[in-house]
Amino acid sequence: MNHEGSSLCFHRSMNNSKTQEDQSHDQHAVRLQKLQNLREAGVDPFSANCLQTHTSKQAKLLYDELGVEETEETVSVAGRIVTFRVMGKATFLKVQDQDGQMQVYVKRDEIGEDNYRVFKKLDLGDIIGVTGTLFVTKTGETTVRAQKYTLVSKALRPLPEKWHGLTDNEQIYRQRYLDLIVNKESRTRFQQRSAVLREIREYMWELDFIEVETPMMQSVAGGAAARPFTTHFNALDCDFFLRIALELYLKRLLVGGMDRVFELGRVFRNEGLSRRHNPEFTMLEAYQAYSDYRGMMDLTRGLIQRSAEAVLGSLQVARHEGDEIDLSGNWREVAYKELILKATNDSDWFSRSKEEKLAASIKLGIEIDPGLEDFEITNDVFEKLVEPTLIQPTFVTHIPVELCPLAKLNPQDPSTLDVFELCINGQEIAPAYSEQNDPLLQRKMFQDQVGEEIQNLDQDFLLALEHGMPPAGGMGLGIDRLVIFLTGAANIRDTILFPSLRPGQ
RNA sequence: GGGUCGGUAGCUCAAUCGGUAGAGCAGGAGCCUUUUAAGCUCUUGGUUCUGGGUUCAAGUCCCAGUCGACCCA
Repeated sequence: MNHEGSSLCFHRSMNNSKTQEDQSHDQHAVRLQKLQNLREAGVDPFSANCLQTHTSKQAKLLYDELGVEETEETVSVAGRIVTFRVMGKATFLKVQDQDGQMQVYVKRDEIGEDNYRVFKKLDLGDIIGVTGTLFVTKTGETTVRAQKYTLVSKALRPLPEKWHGLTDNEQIYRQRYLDLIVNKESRTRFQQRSAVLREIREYMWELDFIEVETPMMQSVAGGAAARPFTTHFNALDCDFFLRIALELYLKRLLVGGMDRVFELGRVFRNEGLSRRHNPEFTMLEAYQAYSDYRGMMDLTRGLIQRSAEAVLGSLQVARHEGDEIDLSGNWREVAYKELILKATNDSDWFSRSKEEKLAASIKLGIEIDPGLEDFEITNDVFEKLVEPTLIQPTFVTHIPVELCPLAKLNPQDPSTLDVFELCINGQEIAPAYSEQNDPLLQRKMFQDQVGEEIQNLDQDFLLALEHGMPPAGGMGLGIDRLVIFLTGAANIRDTILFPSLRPGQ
């Protein structure tokens, strides 16, 4: 970059601004002034002339491969200035790109006196491109010896503090870009999330599943028990809902002969926010014809093991709370009823009246809404006393028929379903079913569930089923929760780039 | 929705019992040609989240609101 003849003018105007009013405390104003000075000096602060031949990682690799003291050929790296140490007539700085950081050494005698004077006015946060040879400093750090540099984006706002980073939750979520610039753990976590998504897709593709996309806006939001978000479709002048599950459309595709399908996408549930809930979250759903819930066990285990290997290089996962989760081998399998009997320490639990269950629950130390149905009381016991203890991966099988209207009944015990709920890290992460394909029984189970609210019945789905759906295994995997435990995050919001927040200001 | 805690300089944090609101980083002016949170000298910077109230005096106490965190539903 040629900054010849610019420096005198640059210098003077900075001084002028000081005599008028001392704005040295206002970093935005200082940087706006610098921007203006650059333009007056003929320097484009948003130059499009940026060449990147190597990322920071590639440049370091190249230097190691060449094995010379200093390379003859030059590389061009680019990134945001994150440290800037001026030592008189030489400066060390680091630029950060997606792969990491690269140190740059800029010497007055190498880039010229005038260029150097302009260069010294750069700020932390500015984005530059640098071209030069590679050498290693006496402290052993691979460094670009700059022959020239180009300012490609002037930053008008200061970066957060370099040592502590950004710690204010609210700012981390609202200004995620700042968090990503200064907090390496955060950057890593989102790279890991991306790696999980990539592995899942590759795994599914290898097994001949095809990826599809189904409507996010639906006139009947079905496939789960959850309150949907409502929106209005102007052209049709009617209300639509954001989907709460992928299930009913993917099963239509089974009817259509797509025997192995999956979708990886956002679903929306109009419920509260918590450490483990964000109203929009990412689900994988997969359906495989001529399989069943047992087939889904292998699929689910394979998916999670492969994701862990890819992200952590290990099947031993460190937990936020301290101990470790072991994902290796086959996973524990245990029936829902068995877990309940153990948790309540009552072998007659399922034959007790609702009143007796309520009384027993209080003794077990859990608060239960007395308005709940019988099976809901039992499920409360499960959620509060059993689920949190299921740290190691566990397939909880044969849940009661009332809890899900979309699965096949177990032939031996028709009060239960041929399903599992995979629990890891104390939370439910993936349910899977032998999918119900009897259209008449399906209609009845839906009707029992929706009761009077007949408009919530997806008639079009039921019509599809009447054309015949192959027997199938289906599975849903909560990606956010998977990422929580693979990355050891404390909170779902740390695994979602822009979590739902109340609008600010 | 309920409870608890929090919001102080651009960022990270102090501020005793209610008595002049401070530091580090960042910023500004300088010195410094291999630094690693570079160093050294000098230095700017505050609607203490908002609005009321109590008081001679409020960052601090009280009330309301707002945003967030945690726990519970």
